[in-house]
Formats: sequence, structure tokens, C-alpha cells
Amino acid sequence: MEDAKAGLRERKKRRTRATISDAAIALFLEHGFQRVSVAQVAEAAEVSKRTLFAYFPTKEDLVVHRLADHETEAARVVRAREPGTDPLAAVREHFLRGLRERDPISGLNDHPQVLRLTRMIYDAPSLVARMEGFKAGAERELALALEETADTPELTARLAAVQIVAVQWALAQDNARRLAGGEPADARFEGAVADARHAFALLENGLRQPAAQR
Amino acid sequence: MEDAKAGLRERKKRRTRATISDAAIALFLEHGFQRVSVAQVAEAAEVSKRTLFAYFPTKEDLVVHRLADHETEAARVVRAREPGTDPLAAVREHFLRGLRERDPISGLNDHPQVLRLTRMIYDAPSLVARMEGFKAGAERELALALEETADTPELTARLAAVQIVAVQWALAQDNARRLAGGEPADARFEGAVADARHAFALLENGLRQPAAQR
DNA sequence: GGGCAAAAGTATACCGAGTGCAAAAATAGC
DNA sequence: GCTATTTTTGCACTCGGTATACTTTTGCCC
Repeated sequence: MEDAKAGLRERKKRRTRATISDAAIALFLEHGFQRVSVAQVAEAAEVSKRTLFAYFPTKEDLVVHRLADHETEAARVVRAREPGTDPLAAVREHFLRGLRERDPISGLNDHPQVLRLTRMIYDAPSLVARMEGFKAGAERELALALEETADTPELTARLAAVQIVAVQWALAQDNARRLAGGEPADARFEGAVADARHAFALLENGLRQPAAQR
Repeated sequence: MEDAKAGLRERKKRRTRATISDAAIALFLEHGFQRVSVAQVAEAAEVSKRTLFAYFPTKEDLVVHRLADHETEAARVVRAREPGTDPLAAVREHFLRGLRERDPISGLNDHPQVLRLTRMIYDAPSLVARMEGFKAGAERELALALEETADTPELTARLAAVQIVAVQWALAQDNARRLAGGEPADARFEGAVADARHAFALLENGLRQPAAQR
């Protein structure tokens, strides 16, 4: 996106990278992540195994490199918010927009491709582990953003960050689970919004009397 | 502990298991997790590689099997609380007791062995990933306990669980980090208690006006 | 357009984690 | 002591990932 054409060499590298990734996803979706070897992926992409590993450091990266920028998403949202506004509100509104736009990260996208990809990831423990790793990264980034833009003390920022990330993740997982069970995204939408509002209210007001809502 | 002696066969298996684990930990502590191969561990324990894998399904399990029961700890605490009391308070008091007793899980144990083990784990990405996995298990168990013993609705239970687990983990990590930096546990104790109280207050009262305390 | 240095790709052999299989050893119960 | 069962072992194998040494492709300068 940044510099669309930057010499033949660069363009060819991009194409090779895309070819490998596409071949990998296609094979993984068809046969399952575990049952496809990197050698098979390399063969399908017409590339040597060594070259594959020059583009993607691990087998898991063939899948998760597409999701990598979500790691900094919450932090970016907090940094980009209107000055003087509540960081938590900014994250909430961003999440609600994700729901409206059926952003896959919100768990509310029911395109067959997305559903299959989600299922594929949750069927492979090593991929789940990578997702958990993303969570840890998101917590770190968000904590930093809170420290720097609100002037939250270090520990408080870290605590707020882990709570916010954990809650967002739980909401998305819940949506994804329902959609995987056959519920259409449009049918789930209102409930998802209500659940998100409830969850963010819990974050704002605490766990003290949680039985009131929902 | 349960059935201390249950036939020679059983006792010997226990001994073998302990021998393997001890040899593994000793080697890992001395040379680092990554730089010791399972073959070396097997040799040190005077056991074939095949036998080692009969006792421990993966290399990581050689380390983390000792921490496995912490996965259900928060859930057990919630289930075992005085009827009618607040689950969050139960978890808080349990965590504070962990600090007083210098329970390694609280991050406040500065015995050299514990410090080295902590460092070893954080130096090995695959071990860190396993710890994150424990977190996920703890969340699931705690959510279940909250649903069943308080009558919290499913989503609220899950949201509370992920927040509580995330906060406990963050507190422990913060303590461990400070101790790894040379601070003695006794010197850290009061600060750790204050931080824990602050964190649980945040959980109870929400992130709304967090700048007041600490 | 030809030549050349650097970058990219390849073949091959290798390491370590983990598994399948069948033979060998240890143990329990008689 | 004998036999059935469990445990252990050796070996060969798969798969993810890496080191090395080599060939091909590309950018570029003349």
C-alpha cells in the first residue's frame, strides 16, 4: 500500500510472498493446518522449502501474518482519540464500529471463508497459542499508550490494559463461537452490541453488582 | 499424597517420573531450556528417550507439570468460599495470603531456585506460551465456578473471570519482574500488597476514575 | 547491450522433537 | 518357577526448522 511499485525485485518478492501464503491458506483450509506439511505448501507454491522459510519464519506465520497488525490496534485507537476524551470510551466505540462493519476481529463476520478460517485456527493448538501471544502484545502496546496519552501510572495502565484486552477478546470469541454454531451475523448483531455495552459497562463500573444487567 | 503406597509398580513409576523431572530441571537451569535436548535429559535420567515421552508428552511438560494445579486454583478458591460472601473478595484474600506466604505463584518468592526458574521460563518462548495456555484454562475454570456458585449469567461470569485472571497474572508478573531485578521479597512486600489492593479495588469499582489511588 | 556485484533461490544434508512398531525386560499373581 | 501383563527399549521414521555451499536472477553502470 505504502509504495505500490518499488522496483521489479520488490514487486516480485511481494508476489512470491502472496503466492506462498495463498497456497498455504488454501491447503490448510482444505485439509487442516496440522495435516499439511510445509513441504507440501512449498511444492504447491512452486518454491523450495528453504525459500518458504525465508519469507515466513514459522509454519504458523503462514496464517497469522495477516492478523499481525491487530496487535497494535487498541493502542492506536487510544492514541488517535479526541484529546480529553476517555480512552475506554474510544476503545468501546471502536469495538462497536467493528461489530457494525462485521470486522472479522470482532467475531461477527459470517462469510464462509472467515468461518472456516476461524475454525481452522481454533482446531490447531499452535495457532491458538500464537493468538494468545498476540493478546500479550496487545496488552503491552495498550498499556504504553495509556501511560503516554492519559497520564496513568504504570501499574494502573498495565492493569487497565490487560482487563480491556481480555474483555474485547472474550466478546469476540463469544461472537465467533455463536456464528460457528450457525447463527447468522445479522441475527447476532443486536445481542452482540448489547453484550459489548454490558461488558464495557462492567469495565467502567466494576464487578460489584453485576447481576443487574442482561 | 492421595494413596502414598499403591504397589511396587506404582511407586517405581512415581520415582522414575520424579527422577526424569529433576534431571530435566537441573539441566535446564544450568544450561537453559533451549540448549538442552530431550535426548540429553533422557541420558541424564538414565532412561530412553521413548520412556521419557511416556511420562511427559512434550519437552515443555518436563517443566510445567509442577505448575499444572495452579490452573484450577482461582476456581477452587471461589468454590470453597464462605457461602454468601463475595467471590472477588475471596480471590483477593487468597492472593494476599499468597503474598504473605511468599507463594511463588504470587511472584514474591526470592529464593534463588525460584528466581532462576522464573527467568528460565521467561527466556523460553515455548514455555511462556504454555503459561499463557494456563491462563486460558484458569479463565475457563473460574468462569464455571462463578456461574455455578454465584448465579452469575454466563457472559458476565466469563467477563469477570478473564478480568480477574488477567489482573492476578499482571500483579504476579510485576512482582516477579522486580524481584528478578534484585529487589528482595521482604522489601517488596508492602508495595506488592498495596498494588494488589489497588488492583482489586479497580476490579470492584471499575476503571472510571483510576487516578485517585496508589 | 554486456558484464558484474549483490540479492534471491535451490539442493542437500543436518538437528531436534515427537511417534510407530516390535522385541526385550521387569513385574504381578499364581 | 511360570505365565500374562505392563513397562522399557532400540530403531526407523516424519516433520519443522537451519547451515552450507552452489546456481540463478536482478539492478546497475559502463
